[in-house]
Amino acid sequence: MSNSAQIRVRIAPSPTGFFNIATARGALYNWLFAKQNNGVFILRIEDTDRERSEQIYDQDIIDSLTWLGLEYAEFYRQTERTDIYKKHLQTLLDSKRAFYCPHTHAELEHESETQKQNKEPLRHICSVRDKNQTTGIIRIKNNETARITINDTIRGSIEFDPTLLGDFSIAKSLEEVLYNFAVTVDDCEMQISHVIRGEDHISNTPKQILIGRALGFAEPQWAHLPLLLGKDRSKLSKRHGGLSIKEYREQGYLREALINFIALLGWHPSADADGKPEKELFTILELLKAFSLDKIQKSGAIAAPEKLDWFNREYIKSLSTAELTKRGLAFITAETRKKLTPAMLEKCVILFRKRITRLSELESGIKRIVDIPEYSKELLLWKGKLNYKKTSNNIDNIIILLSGIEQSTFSSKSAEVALLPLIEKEGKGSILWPLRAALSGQEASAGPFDFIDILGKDICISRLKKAYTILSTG
RNA sequence: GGCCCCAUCGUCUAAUGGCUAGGACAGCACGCUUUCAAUGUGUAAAUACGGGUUCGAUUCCCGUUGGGGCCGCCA
Repeated sequence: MSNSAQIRVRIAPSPTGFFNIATARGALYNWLFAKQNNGVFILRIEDTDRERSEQIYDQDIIDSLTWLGLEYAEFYRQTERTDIYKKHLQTLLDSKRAFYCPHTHAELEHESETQKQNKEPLRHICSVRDKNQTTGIIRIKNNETARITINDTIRGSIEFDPTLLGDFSIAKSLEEVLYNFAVTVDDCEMQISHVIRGEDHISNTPKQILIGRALGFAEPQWAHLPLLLGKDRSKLSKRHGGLSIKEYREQGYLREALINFIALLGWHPSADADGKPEKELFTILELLKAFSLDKIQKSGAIAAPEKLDWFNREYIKSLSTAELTKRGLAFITAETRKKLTPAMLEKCVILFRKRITRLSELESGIKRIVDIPEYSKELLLWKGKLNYKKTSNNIDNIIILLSGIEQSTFSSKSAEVALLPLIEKEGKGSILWPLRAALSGQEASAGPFDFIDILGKDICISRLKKAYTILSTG
């Protein structure tokens, strides 16, 4: 493969908010495309707007990408490239393809007000574009009249009338370039072969093509992804809240689940020719095999959290006990951790593997096992059918039977064996309900044998005795 | 307002002219069951509308409607 044919793609987030799933999806698609083609995936932080850019967001981009496992081969920050932009800006100024526009905010505002009233396109065709001004912002002298055609991998060709753009701005000064200019220069300098980005940039593309032409750059291949939408179907943004990778991570969503979820938001492989049920679960390796740009959707997709929850449950269930423990530990407080032996922790992890949606639920789940709340004696009655005396008798019998088990062999298995005759005599509900209620102190909980397994003989007996007391006093 | 993009169940989507429009999630019902969960089975649910083209349109064309994006000295 010759050097010029190398696939080079990038994501270009701006550090003005936490890295969200829309950007993450763009990163995933770019990363997959690069990997598949032996190409290079680049991270370029677009921080030209110094007012709104913040250090924590800059760091969050890096952290999120790393956590997701989407490693990048090259890294750039636009504020560190001022000299490069300056050089190209000077070229345009020298060749009179750009000029200084001295018009004030107020003048520009008035102009667009008038255009709005006259139902004209909003644009600024500068009256002094040929007057060699030396102050103001820098604009492209847009003389293009022929329609601009964007060749888009996902959408086919899209046409624009360049005269509608007017003399659009490209820099506030020689040192402060604006988005469209910085993007165009960078994409060329970094030899980006494919620009794969959100659909919200379609309208920017003719501007970038015009800047590129003025500079004599080669045009990259365009591919505009459908937008990720909030519940209200508008473009995902901060006001939709809670959709940053950071937050998902903190809630205990697995990277595997997140990757799988976002991959399927706007992309889907063809139906299986064998008529097998369609596949929904994809590891990143499987995505690498199946992904292709031409199966990308054209319409926007709502990122519904229910599906993500399902993916997360699936991936949690698929994790080994050791791995789940390792990842889960970060979500368990030191205080709760202190109440658990390693063996108890492992049993809890096994129990909750099938019961939690997010890792963060581990803490409250374990607490409901190791801590027992205050409860009233009615709780111990199975569906209210049994009377207190009978229930009390049953609990007493349970205590006797469980006490008879050797400490060393005490387990759900041995307990089950020991209780079997009693269960057969009294009925499952009459024994298991009060047993479970006594061990959990809760209306709804995991099964009694789960408690027995995790808590061990001493705690179980003491909880049962307490239940007995509650029944006979209260 | 101008320009541009888009349109299959509630949501993500499959089917690119041809079987009763398929799957997944969510929902509902039932089974299992001491509760909760897990699980099994079943069920409801969509081609926005109107014209064409065609023997035949979810699929192709036109229009309407609807949704979205951009129009910044933000990215």
